[in-house]
Amino acid sequence: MKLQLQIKMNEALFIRNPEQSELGKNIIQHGIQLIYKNGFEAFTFKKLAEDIGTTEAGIYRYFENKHKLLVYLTAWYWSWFEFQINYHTNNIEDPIVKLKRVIKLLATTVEDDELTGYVNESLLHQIVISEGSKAYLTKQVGEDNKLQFFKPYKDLCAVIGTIILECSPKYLYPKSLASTIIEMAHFQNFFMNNLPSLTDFGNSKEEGEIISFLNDLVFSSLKKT
Amino acid sequence: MKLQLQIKMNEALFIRNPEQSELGKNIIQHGIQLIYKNGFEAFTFKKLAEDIGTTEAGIYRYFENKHKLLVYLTAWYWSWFEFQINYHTNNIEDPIVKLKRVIKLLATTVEDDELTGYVNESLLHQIVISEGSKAYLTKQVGEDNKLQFFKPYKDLCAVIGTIILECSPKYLYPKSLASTIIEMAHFQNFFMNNLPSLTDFGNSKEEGEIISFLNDLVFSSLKKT
DNA sequence: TTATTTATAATAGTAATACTATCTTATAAA
DNA sequence: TTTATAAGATAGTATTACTATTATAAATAA
Repeated sequence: MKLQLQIKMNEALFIRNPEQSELGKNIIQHGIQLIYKNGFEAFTFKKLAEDIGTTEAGIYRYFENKHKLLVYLTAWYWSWFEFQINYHTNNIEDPIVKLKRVIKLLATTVEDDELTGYVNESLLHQIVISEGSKAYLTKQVGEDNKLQFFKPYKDLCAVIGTIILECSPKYLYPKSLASTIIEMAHFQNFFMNNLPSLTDFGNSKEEGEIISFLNDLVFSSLKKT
Repeated sequence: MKLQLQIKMNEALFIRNPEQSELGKNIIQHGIQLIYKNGFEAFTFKKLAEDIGTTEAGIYRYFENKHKLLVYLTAWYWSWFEFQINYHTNNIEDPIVKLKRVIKLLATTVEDDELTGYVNESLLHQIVISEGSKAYLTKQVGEDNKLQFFKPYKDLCAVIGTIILECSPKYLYPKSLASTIIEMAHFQNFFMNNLPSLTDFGNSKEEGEIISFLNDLVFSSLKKT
Protein backbone atom coordinates (compact mmCIF):
# COMPACT_ATOMS: atom_id res chain seq x y z
CA MET A 1 0.00 0.00 0.00
CA LYS A 2 1.22 3.44 -0.89
CA LEU A 3 1.10 6.14 1.74
CA GLN A 4 -0.35 9.48 0.74
CA LEU A 5 -0.09 12.83 2.44
CA GLN A 6 -3.20 14.97 2.11
CA ILE A 7 -3.25 18.60 3.16
CA LYS A 8 -6.59 20.19 3.93
CA MET A 9 -6.64 23.55 2.18
CA ASN A 10 -8.69 26.65 2.93
CA GLU A 11 -11.74 26.47 0.65
CA ALA A 12 -11.76 30.20 0.01
CA LEU A 13 -8.47 29.86 -1.86
CA PHE A 14 -9.97 28.10 -4.85
CA ILE A 15 -13.20 27.92 -6.82
CA ARG A 16 -12.94 24.19 -7.48
CA ASN A 17 -10.65 21.97 -5.40
CA PRO A 18 -7.62 21.22 -7.57
CA GLU A 19 -6.85 18.05 -5.62
CA GLN A 20 -10.02 16.39 -6.84
CA SER A 21 -9.43 16.17 -10.58
CA GLU A 22 -6.73 15.50 -13.09
CA LEU A 23 -6.93 19.02 -14.52
CA GLY A 24 -6.72 20.46 -11.01
CA LYS A 25 -3.58 18.47 -10.22
CA ASN A 26 -2.10 19.50 -13.56
CA ILE A 27 -2.72 23.14 -12.68
CA ILE A 28 -0.75 22.73 -9.47
CA GLN A 29 2.02 20.64 -11.00
CA HIS A 30 2.57 22.73 -14.13
CA GLY A 31 1.83 25.94 -12.25
CA ILE A 32 4.77 25.23 -9.95
CA GLN A 33 7.01 24.44 -12.92
CA LEU A 34 6.06 27.58 -14.84
CA ILE A 35 6.29 30.00 -11.91
CA TYR A 36 9.65 28.46 -11.03
CA LYS A 37 10.85 28.82 -14.62
CA ASN A 38 9.51 32.25 -15.61
CA GLY A 39 8.93 33.98 -12.29
CA PHE A 40 5.56 35.10 -10.98
CA GLU A 41 5.37 38.35 -12.97
CA ALA A 42 5.77 36.64 -16.35
CA PHE A 43 3.47 33.78 -15.37
CA THR A 44 -0.02 33.86 -16.92
CA PHE A 45 -2.98 31.48 -16.99
CA LYS A 46 -2.78 31.50 -20.78
CA LYS A 47 0.77 30.10 -20.74
CA LEU A 48 -0.23 27.62 -18.04
CA ALA A 49 -3.19 26.46 -20.14
CA GLU A 50 -0.96 25.97 -23.19
CA ASP A 51 1.55 24.08 -21.06
CA ILE A 52 -1.11 21.73 -19.76
CA GLY A 53 -2.96 21.45 -23.05
CA THR A 54 -6.20 22.97 -21.85
CA THR A 55 -7.82 26.40 -22.16
CA GLU A 56 -7.47 29.56 -20.16
CA ALA A 57 -11.12 29.35 -19.15
CA GLY A 58 -10.38 25.91 -17.77
CA ILE A 59 -7.87 27.30 -15.29
CA TYR A 60 -10.26 30.03 -14.21
CA ARG A 61 -12.71 27.36 -13.11
CA TYR A 62 -10.20 26.43 -10.42
CA PHE A 63 -8.55 29.69 -9.40
CA GLU A 64 -9.95 33.19 -9.47
CA ASN A 65 -6.60 34.68 -10.52
CA LYS A 66 -2.89 34.03 -10.35
CA HIS A 67 -2.53 35.75 -6.98
CA LYS A 68 -4.89 33.21 -5.42
CA LEU A 69 -2.84 30.42 -6.98
CA LEU A 70 0.34 31.85 -5.46
CA VAL A 71 -1.30 32.15 -2.06
CA TYR A 72 -2.58 28.59 -2.44
CA LEU A 73 0.90 27.30 -3.25
CA THR A 74 2.62 29.10 -0.38
CA ALA A 75 -0.12 28.04 2.06
CA TRP A 76 0.29 24.49 0.85
CA TYR A 77 4.04 24.71 1.31
CA TRP A 78 3.87 25.98 4.87
CA SER A 79 1.31 23.32 5.80
CA TRP A 80 3.56 20.67 4.35
CA PHE A 81 6.55 22.22 6.05
CA GLU A 82 4.91 22.19 9.46
CA PHE A 83 4.24 18.51 8.95
CA GLN A 84 7.93 18.05 8.13
CA ILE A 85 8.88 19.79 11.36
CA ASN A 86 6.56 17.65 13.45
CA TYR A 87 7.88 14.56 11.72
CA HIS A 88 11.55 15.44 12.15
CA THR A 89 11.37 16.77 15.71
CA ASN A 90 8.94 14.19 16.92
CA ASN A 91 11.02 12.40 19.53
CA ILE A 92 13.31 15.24 20.45
CA GLU A 93 12.97 16.30 24.09
CA ASP A 94 15.54 19.07 24.31
CA PRO A 95 14.01 22.27 22.89
CA ILE A 96 17.45 23.55 21.94
CA VAL A 97 18.11 20.51 19.78
CA LYS A 98 14.59 20.91 18.43
CA LEU A 99 15.09 24.54 17.49
CA LYS A 100 18.39 23.74 15.82
CA ARG A 101 16.65 21.09 13.80
CA VAL A 102 13.95 23.57 12.76
CA ILE A 103 16.56 26.09 11.64
CA LYS A 104 18.33 23.40 9.67
CA LEU A 105 15.12 22.35 7.97
CA LEU A 106 14.25 25.95 7.12
CA ALA A 107 17.62 26.70 5.59
CA THR A 108 18.27 23.44 3.77
CA THR A 109 17.47 22.73 0.13
CA VAL A 110 14.23 20.77 0.00
CA GLU A 111 14.00 17.49 -1.87
CA ASP A 112 10.91 16.27 -3.66
CA ASP A 113 8.60 14.45 -1.25
CA GLU A 114 7.41 11.17 -2.75
CA LEU A 115 4.30 11.17 -0.56
CA THR A 116 2.81 14.07 -2.50
CA GLY A 117 2.24 13.00 -6.06
CA TYR A 118 1.82 16.09 -8.13
CA VAL A 119 3.67 18.66 -5.97
CA ASN A 120 7.39 19.10 -6.51
CA GLU A 121 8.48 20.43 -3.12
CA SER A 122 11.97 21.17 -4.34
CA LEU A 123 10.70 23.66 -6.93
CA LEU A 124 8.01 24.91 -4.58
CA HIS A 125 10.67 25.70 -1.98
CA GLN A 126 12.47 27.87 -4.53
CA ILE A 127 9.20 29.60 -5.37
CA VAL A 128 8.54 30.30 -1.70
CA ILE A 129 12.03 31.84 -1.45
CA SER A 130 11.70 34.07 -4.51
CA GLU A 131 7.98 34.80 -4.66
CA GLY A 132 6.60 33.90 -1.25
CA SER A 133 6.62 37.43 0.17
CA LYS A 134 4.50 38.62 -2.74
CA ALA A 135 1.64 36.55 -1.34
CA TYR A 136 1.23 39.01 1.53
CA LEU A 137 3.01 42.19 0.38
CA THR A 138 -0.18 43.49 -1.22
CA LYS A 139 -2.94 45.99 -0.60
CA GLN A 140 -5.41 43.14 0.05
CA VAL A 141 -3.32 41.62 2.84
CA GLY A 142 -5.97 42.61 5.38
CA GLU A 143 -8.87 40.93 3.59
CA ASP A 144 -6.74 37.91 2.70
CA ASN A 145 -5.76 37.61 6.32
CA LYS A 146 -9.38 37.78 7.46
CA LEU A 147 -10.09 34.86 5.15
CA GLN A 148 -7.30 32.98 6.96
CA PHE A 149 -5.14 32.63 3.86
CA PHE A 150 -1.97 32.94 5.91
CA LYS A 151 -2.96 30.57 8.68
CA PRO A 152 -0.37 27.90 7.78
CA TYR A 153 2.40 30.49 7.92
CA LYS A 154 1.12 31.89 11.19
CA ASP A 155 0.70 28.42 12.66
CA LEU A 156 4.30 27.59 11.81
CA CYS A 157 5.41 30.83 13.38
CA ALA A 158 3.46 29.97 16.53
CA VAL A 159 5.02 26.51 16.69
CA ILE A 160 8.53 27.93 16.40
CA GLY A 161 7.66 30.63 18.93
CA THR A 162 6.63 27.94 21.39
CA ILE A 163 9.91 26.09 20.98
CA ILE A 164 11.76 29.36 21.52
CA LEU A 165 9.91 29.89 24.79
CA GLU A 166 10.75 26.33 25.86
CA CYS A 167 14.40 27.18 25.28
CA SER A 168 14.19 30.43 27.14
CA PRO A 169 10.90 31.07 29.00
CA LYS A 170 11.71 34.68 29.75
CA TYR A 171 12.61 35.69 26.22
CA LEU A 172 10.49 38.68 25.25
CA TYR A 173 10.12 38.31 21.47
CA PRO A 174 9.40 34.67 20.61
CA LYS A 175 7.06 35.38 17.69
CA SER A 176 9.16 38.12 16.15
CA LEU A 177 12.23 35.93 16.47
CA ALA A 178 10.31 33.08 14.85
CA SER A 179 9.24 35.18 11.85
CA THR A 180 12.78 36.54 11.64
CA ILE A 181 14.22 33.02 11.46
CA ILE A 182 11.75 31.97 8.77
CA GLU A 183 12.21 35.07 6.64
CA MET A 184 15.96 35.20 7.01
CA ALA A 185 16.45 31.52 6.22
CA HIS A 186 14.95 32.37 2.84
CA PHE A 187 16.24 35.90 2.27
CA GLN A 188 19.83 35.03 3.13
CA ASN A 189 19.54 32.17 0.66
CA PHE A 190 18.19 34.50 -2.04
CA PHE A 191 20.85 37.10 -1.29
CA MET A 192 23.63 34.53 -1.25
CA ASN A 193 22.67 33.39 -4.74
CA ASN A 194 21.63 36.71 -6.27
CA LEU A 195 23.02 39.65 -4.31
CA PRO A 196 25.96 37.99 -2.58
CA SER A 197 27.49 41.15 -1.14
CA LEU A 198 24.50 41.39 1.19
CA THR A 199 25.74 38.27 2.94
CA ASP A 200 28.94 36.70 4.25
CA PHE A 201 28.45 33.55 2.21
CA GLY A 202 28.87 34.94 -1.30
CA ASN A 203 32.04 32.96 -1.98
CA SER A 204 31.17 29.58 -0.61
CA LYS A 205 27.46 29.72 -1.42
CA GLU A 206 26.88 27.01 1.14
CA GLU A 207 23.63 26.79 3.01
CA GLY A 208 25.51 25.36 5.96
CA GLU A 209 26.81 28.86 6.58
CA ILE A 210 23.31 30.27 6.68
CA ILE A 211 22.47 27.67 9.29
CA SER A 212 25.52 28.68 11.34
CA PHE A 213 24.57 32.35 11.07
CA LEU A 214 20.99 31.69 12.18
CA ASN A 215 22.07 29.42 15.03
CA ASP A 216 24.50 32.05 16.24
CA LEU A 217 21.84 34.76 15.96
CA VAL A 218 19.14 32.80 17.73
CA PHE A 219 21.11 31.18 20.52
CA SER A 220 22.99 34.34 21.41
CA SER A 221 19.62 35.95 22.03
CA LEU A 222 18.29 33.00 24.00
CA LYS A 223 21.35 32.26 26.10
CA LYS A 224 21.46 35.75 27.49
CA THR A 225 18.17 35.49 29.41
CA MET B 1 19.65 80.76 0.49
CA LYS B 2 17.78 77.49 0.45
CA LEU B 3 19.75 74.27 0.88
CA GLN B 4 19.04 71.47 -1.54
CA LEU B 5 19.94 67.82 -1.35
CA GLN B 6 20.77 66.23 -4.70
CA ILE B 7 21.21 62.52 -5.12
CA LYS B 8 23.17 61.27 -8.10
CA MET B 9 21.19 58.43 -9.61
CA ASN B 10 22.35 55.55 -11.80
CA GLU B 11 21.75 56.64 -15.40
CA ALA B 12 20.67 53.19 -16.50
CA LEU B 13 17.58 53.49 -14.31
CA PHE B 14 15.86 56.05 -16.49
CA ILE B 15 15.60 57.10 -20.13
CA ARG B 16 15.44 60.79 -19.35
CA ASN B 17 16.55 62.16 -15.98
CA PRO B 18 13.37 62.99 -14.03
CA GLU B 19 15.19 65.49 -11.83
CA GLN B 20 15.79 67.80 -14.77
CA SER B 21 12.26 68.77 -15.75
CA GLU B 22 8.92 69.62 -14.27
CA LEU B 23 7.28 66.57 -15.82
CA GLY B 24 10.05 64.36 -14.50
CA LYS B 25 9.61 65.67 -10.96
CA ASN B 26 5.86 65.23 -11.30
CA ILE B 27 6.38 61.61 -12.28
CA ILE B 28 8.39 61.01 -9.11
CA GLN B 29 6.09 62.98 -6.85
CA HIS B 30 2.79 61.60 -8.13
CA GLY B 31 4.32 58.18 -8.70
CA ILE B 32 5.11 57.96 -5.00
CA GLN B 33 1.60 59.07 -4.10
CA LEU B 34 -0.10 56.61 -6.44
CA ILE B 35 2.02 53.59 -5.55
CA TYR B 36 1.49 54.40 -1.88
CA LYS B 37 -2.25 54.70 -2.41
CA ASN B 38 -3.01 51.78 -4.76
CA GLY B 39 -0.07 49.45 -4.26
CA PHE B 40 2.46 48.55 -6.92
CA GLU B 41 0.34 45.88 -8.66
CA ALA B 42 -2.58 48.23 -9.32
CA PHE B 43 -0.29 51.10 -10.29
CA THR B 44 -0.06 51.87 -14.04
CA PHE B 45 1.54 54.58 -16.15
CA LYS B 46 -1.90 55.36 -17.56
CA LYS B 47 -3.26 56.22 -14.10
CA LEU B 48 -0.10 58.15 -13.32
CA ALA B 49 -0.45 60.15 -16.54
CA GLU B 50 -4.06 61.01 -15.73
CA ASP B 51 -3.05 61.99 -12.21
CA ILE B 52 -0.36 64.34 -13.49
CA GLY B 53 -2.43 65.59 -16.40
CA THR B 54 -0.11 64.31 -19.11
CA THR B 55 -0.13 61.30 -21.43
CA GLU B 56 1.03 57.73 -21.00
CA ALA B 57 3.60 58.21 -23.76
CA GLY B 58 4.96 61.12 -21.78
CA ILE B 59 5.82 58.88 -18.83
CA TYR B 60 7.46 56.34 -21.10
CA ARG B 61 9.89 59.00 -22.22
CA TYR B 62 11.27 58.95 -18.67
CA PHE B 63 10.97 55.36 -17.51
CA GLU B 64 11.07 52.17 -19.54
CA ASN B 65 8.42 50.52 -17.36
CA LYS B 66 6.98 50.60 -13.88
CA HIS B 67 9.54 48.14 -12.53
CA LYS B 68 12.34 50.56 -13.41
CA LEU B 69 10.45 53.33 -11.62
CA LEU B 70 10.14 51.16 -8.50
CA VAL B 71 13.84 50.34 -8.60
CA TYR B 72 14.58 54.04 -9.07
CA LEU B 73 12.47 54.98 -6.07
CA THR B 74 13.97 52.35 -3.77
CA ALA B 75 17.50 53.21 -4.92
CA TRP B 76 16.75 56.87 -4.26
CA TYR B 77 15.42 56.02 -0.83
CA TRP B 78 18.48 54.03 0.23
CA SER B 79 20.82 56.73 -1.04
CA TRP B 80 18.88 59.31 0.91
CA PHE B 81 18.82 57.02 3.94
CA GLU B 82 22.57 56.51 3.90
CA PHE B 83 22.93 60.26 3.92
CA GLN B 84 20.61 60.39 6.93
CA ILE B 85 22.78 57.86 8.72
CA ASN B 86 25.96 59.79 8.03
CA TYR B 87 24.27 62.98 9.17
CA HIS B 88 22.87 61.53 12.38
CA THR B 89 25.90 59.46 13.42
CA ASN B 90 28.43 62.05 12.35
CA ASN B 91 30.03 62.88 15.67
CA ILE B 92 29.41 59.63 17.43
CA GLU B 93 32.63 57.85 18.42
CA ASP B 94 31.29 54.76 20.15
CA PRO B 95 30.28 52.18 17.49
CA ILE B 96 27.70 50.68 19.84
CA VAL B 97 25.92 54.01 20.19
CA LYS B 98 26.28 54.42 16.44
CA LEU B 99 24.72 51.04 15.68
CA LYS B 100 21.87 51.75 18.08
CA ARG B 101 21.23 55.01 16.27
CA VAL B 102 21.19 53.21 12.93
CA ILE B 103 18.67 50.66 14.20
CA LYS B 104 16.51 53.45 15.55
CA LEU B 105 16.61 55.29 12.23
CA LEU B 106 15.75 52.12 10.32
CA ALA B 107 12.78 51.28 12.48
CA THR B 108 11.33 54.74 13.02
CA THR B 109 8.59 56.34 10.94
CA VAL B 110 10.21 58.71 8.49
CA GLU B 111 9.13 62.32 8.24
CA ASP B 112 9.12 64.32 5.04
CA ASP B 113 12.54 65.86 4.41
CA GLU B 114 12.22 69.53 3.47
CA LEU B 115 15.54 69.48 1.64
CA THR B 116 14.11 67.31 -1.12
CA GLY B 117 11.39 69.21 -2.88
CA TYR B 118 9.32 66.74 -4.82
CA VAL B 119 10.02 63.54 -2.86
CA ASN B 120 7.81 62.72 0.11
CA GLU B 121 10.11 60.55 2.19
CA SER B 122 7.35 59.61 4.59
CA LEU B 123 5.30 57.96 1.83
CA LEU B 124 8.42 56.61 0.16
CA HIS B 125 9.38 54.89 3.41
CA GLN B 126 6.01 53.13 3.45
CA ILE B 127 6.52 52.09 -0.17
CA VAL B 128 9.95 50.68 0.63
CA ILE B 129 8.39 48.66 3.46
CA SER B 130 5.52 47.24 1.40
CA GLU B 131 6.96 47.09 -2.10
CA GLY B 132 10.73 47.37 -1.69
CA SER B 133 11.47 43.66 -1.86
CA LYS B 134 9.70 43.45 -5.21
CA ALA B 135 12.52 45.53 -6.69
CA TYR B 136 14.90 42.58 -6.41
CA LEU B 137 12.63 39.52 -6.03
CA THR B 138 12.47 39.06 -9.79
CA LYS B 139 13.93 36.89 -12.53
CA GLN B 140 16.02 39.84 -13.80
CA VAL B 141 17.73 40.39 -10.46
CA GLY B 142 21.02 39.22 -11.95
CA GLU B 143 21.01 41.66 -14.86
CA ASP B 144 19.68 44.47 -12.69
CA ASN B 145 22.48 43.82 -10.25
CA LYS B 146 25.09 43.90 -13.01
CA LEU B 147 23.78 47.33 -13.94
CA GLN B 148 24.38 48.36 -10.31
CA PHE B 149 20.72 49.08 -9.62
CA PHE B 150 21.05 47.88 -6.04
CA LYS B 151 24.27 49.70 -5.23
CA PRO B 152 22.68 52.11 -2.73
CA TYR B 153 21.19 49.20 -0.80
CA LYS B 154 24.46 47.29 -0.88
CA ASP B 155 26.43 50.38 0.14
CA LEU B 156 24.17 50.89 3.13
CA CYS B 157 24.59 47.25 4.05
CA ALA B 158 28.36 47.64 3.83
CA VAL B 159 28.29 50.72 6.04
CA ILE B 160 26.24 48.93 8.71
CA GLY B 161 28.48 45.88 8.38
CA THR B 162 31.51 48.06 9.11
CA ILE B 163 29.91 49.50 12.24
CA ILE B 164 29.09 45.96 13.36
CA LEU B 165 32.75 44.98 12.98
CA GLU B 166 33.79 48.06 14.95
CA CYS B 167 31.53 46.88 17.75
CA SER B 168 32.81 43.34 17.60
CA PRO B 169 35.84 42.77 15.33
CA LYS B 170 35.63 38.99 15.55
CA TYR B 171 31.97 38.68 14.65
CA LEU B 172 31.65 36.31 11.70
CA TYR B 173 28.56 37.57 9.90
CA PRO B 174 28.61 41.37 9.70
CA LYS B 175 27.01 41.66 6.27
CA SER B 176 24.32 39.08 6.87
CA LEU B 177 23.52 40.69 10.21
CA ALA B 178 23.35 44.06 8.47
CA SER B 179 20.90 42.85 5.81
CA THR B 180 18.93 41.10 8.54
CA ILE B 181 18.60 44.34 10.51
CA ILE B 182 17.49 46.29 7.45
CA GLU B 183 14.98 43.72 6.27
CA MET B 184 13.59 42.99 9.70
CA ALA B 185 13.18 46.65 10.63
CA HIS B 186 10.77 46.77 7.70
CA PHE B 187 9.20 43.32 7.82
CA GLN B 188 8.44 43.48 11.53
CA ASN B 189 6.80 46.83 10.88
CA PHE B 190 4.70 45.38 8.04
CA PHE B 191 3.80 42.33 10.13
CA MET B 192 2.93 44.42 13.18
CA ASN B 193 0.45 46.43 11.12
CA ASN B 194 -0.90 43.71 8.82
CA LEU B 195 -0.20 40.24 10.22
CA PRO B 196 0.23 41.05 13.89
CA SER B 197 0.36 37.46 15.14
CA LEU B 198 3.74 37.12 13.42
CA THR B 199 5.16 39.58 15.95
CA ASP B 200 5.09 40.35 19.66
CA PHE B 201 3.95 43.93 19.07
CA GLY B 202 0.47 43.30 17.68
CA ASN B 203 -1.28 44.92 20.61
CA SER B 204 0.82 48.00 21.19
CA LYS B 205 1.73 48.55 17.54
CA GLU B 206 4.63 50.69 18.71
CA GLU B 207 7.77 50.92 16.67
CA GLY B 208 9.73 51.38 19.88
CA GLU B 209 9.19 47.69 20.51
CA ILE B 210 10.67 46.80 17.13
CA ILE B 211 13.72 48.85 18.08
CA SER B 212 14.00 46.99 21.40
CA PHE B 213 13.69 43.65 19.63
CA LEU B 214 16.37 44.52 17.08
CA ASN B 215 18.71 45.93 19.73
CA ASP B 216 18.32 42.78 21.78
CA LEU B 217 18.89 40.60 18.72
CA VAL B 218 21.95 42.47 17.51
CA PHE B 219 23.72 43.14 20.78
CA SER B 220 23.24 39.62 22.10
CA SER B 221 25.08 38.41 19.03
CA LEU B 222 27.83 40.98 19.33
CA LYS B 223 28.40 40.82 23.08
CA LYS B 224 29.11 37.14 22.95
CA THR B 225 32.30 37.39 20.92
C1' DT C 1 -30.72 1.07 -19.37
C1' DT C 2 -31.71 5.72 -19.64
C1' DA C 3 -31.55 10.18 -17.60
C1' DT C 4 -28.93 13.49 -15.52
C1' DT C 5 -25.35 15.63 -13.43
C1' DT C 6 -20.59 17.17 -13.84
C1' DA C 7 -16.14 18.25 -15.88
C1' DT C 8 -13.93 19.80 -19.59
C1' DA C 9 -13.12 21.48 -24.27
C1' DA C 10 -13.97 24.93 -27.85
C1' DT C 11 -14.91 29.32 -29.09
C1' DA C 12 -15.81 34.13 -28.71
C1' DG C 13 -15.56 38.39 -26.85
C1' DT C 14 -14.31 42.58 -23.71
C1' DA C 15 -11.77 45.91 -20.96
C1' DA C 16 -7.46 47.00 -19.34
C1' DT C 17 -2.42 46.84 -19.57
C1' DA C 18 1.92 47.64 -21.53
C1' DC C 19 3.78 49.35 -24.63
C1' DT C 20 5.47 51.93 -29.74
C1' DA C 21 5.07 55.35 -33.33
C1' DT C 22 4.10 59.69 -35.41
C1' DC C 23 3.02 64.26 -35.83
C1' DT C 24 2.45 68.90 -34.00
C1' DT C 25 3.30 72.71 -31.05
C1' DA C 26 5.69 75.35 -27.54
C1' DT C 27 10.05 76.81 -25.76
C1' DA C 28 14.54 77.94 -25.35
C1' DA C 29 19.35 77.80 -26.81
C1' DA C 30 22.72 78.84 -30.72
C1' DT D 1 16.28 83.53 -36.99
C1' DT D 2 17.28 78.96 -37.09
C1' DT D 3 17.23 74.76 -34.83
C1' DA D 4 17.24 71.59 -31.25
C1' DT D 5 14.45 69.77 -27.55
C1' DA D 6 10.53 68.70 -24.53
C1' DA D 7 6.01 67.88 -24.31
C1' DG D 8 1.20 67.26 -25.93
C1' DA D 9 -2.14 64.88 -28.98
C1' DT D 10 -3.48 61.00 -31.20
C1' DA D 11 -3.43 56.36 -32.90
C1' DG D 12 -2.47 51.78 -32.87
C1' DT D 13 -0.84 46.84 -31.39
C1' DA D 14 -0.03 42.69 -28.68
C1' DT D 15 -0.82 40.74 -24.44
C1' DT D 16 -3.20 40.16 -20.10
C1' DA D 17 -6.97 39.25 -17.35
C1' DC D 18 -10.79 38.07 -17.38
C1' DT D 19 -16.44 36.42 -18.56
C1' DA D 20 -19.90 33.99 -21.16
C1' DT D 21 -21.86 30.38 -24.02
C1' DT D 22 -22.31 26.21 -26.12
C1' DA D 23 -21.07 21.46 -27.09
C1' DT D 24 -19.36 17.06 -25.74
C1' DA D 25 -17.67 13.28 -23.04
C1' DA D 26 -17.66 10.67 -18.88
C1' DA D 27 -19.39 9.40 -14.51
C1' DT D 28 -23.35 8.62 -11.57
C1' DA D 29 -28.17 7.98 -10.11
C1' DA D 30 -32.81 6.52 -11.14
